[in-house]
Amino acid sequence: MKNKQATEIFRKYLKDGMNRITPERFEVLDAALEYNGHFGADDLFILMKNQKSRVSRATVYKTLELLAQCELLLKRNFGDNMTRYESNFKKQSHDHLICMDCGRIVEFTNPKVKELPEEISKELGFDVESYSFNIFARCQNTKKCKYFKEKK
Amino acid sequence: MKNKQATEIFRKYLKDGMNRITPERFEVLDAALEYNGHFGADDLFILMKNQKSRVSRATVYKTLELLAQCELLLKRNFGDNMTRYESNFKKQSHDHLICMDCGRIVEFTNPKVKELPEEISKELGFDVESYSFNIFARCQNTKKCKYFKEKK
DNA sequence: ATTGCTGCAAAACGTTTGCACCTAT
DNA sequence: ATAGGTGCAAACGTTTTGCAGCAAT
Repeated sequence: MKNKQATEIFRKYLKDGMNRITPERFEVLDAALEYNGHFGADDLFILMKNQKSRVSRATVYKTLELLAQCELLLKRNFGDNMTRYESNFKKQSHDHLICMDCGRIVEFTNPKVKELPEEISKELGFDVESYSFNIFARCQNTKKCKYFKEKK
Repeated sequence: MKNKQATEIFRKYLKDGMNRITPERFEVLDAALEYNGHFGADDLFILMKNQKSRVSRATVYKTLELLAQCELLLKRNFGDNMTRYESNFKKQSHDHLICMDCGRIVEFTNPKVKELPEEISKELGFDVESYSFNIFARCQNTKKCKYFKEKK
């Protein structure tokens, strides 16, 4: 187990929800926390497979869902119709700017953004659950950008 | 043609981009503008099919993309891995609150939200292209809500 | 005449499901 | 012993693509 504290949180979450404690689940937890940045469920499955893990695709998908439910991971959607996850363990909350020229995902925090979901939901008579705020933008020096990719 | 002004905008956009002017494309435009609310490409295809249109699924998908490019429609993503569209013709810009209990999509406008993408992008050294701001919330009187659906 | 657009069906893609077997409780 | 989790492959829903024929330029 790579991360004792996260492992403990997950174990407690599983126990409280009458879910079973299995080695596969902790294998997924470890791989997910180790992953640097945002990843799709399949990305993680492939990575684990390459590292000779024998955990199945179905288990990876289901476990990531559990990890998002207990907030060790966050679920993200960047408008390309696939679910991405990122570690939420000991991380401050943030939003994303997605560069449409080079594909970079830049994280930022802005105090004004954080207040708004609560404020607006209250106004409309709802209880906030979560929100997503994505900015789609372009880097000015397109050709110089190290991530620059020619559009197809 | 149901909407002369939108038709003209689309015609001009097609011409300027060396795209051909075809009846199918205007059929999709009409159906899309007539659609009340947010719809998936397939929703529109099925609707048109039921109304005895003979436009193909492929054409619907491709035309909606064109209509989003010329900003007669807006592309939306509400975190369920499917692209939705809505009319942007003569509509003020707005954001969305998605109710996780009943599925309603509530539109709202907030002046503070509108300034932020520009402001934040500039700070990070990018040019804004667009943004998406979705609030996921719950209606308080779940059982009473007319849209209430038991979770599966 | 050319080239882009169309309809159709097939493929692609990320994701979920059904099932027989296995394992944590 | 039991119910819940697992791996596998097949199914799913949305979207894209390849291609032969068609129609706008």
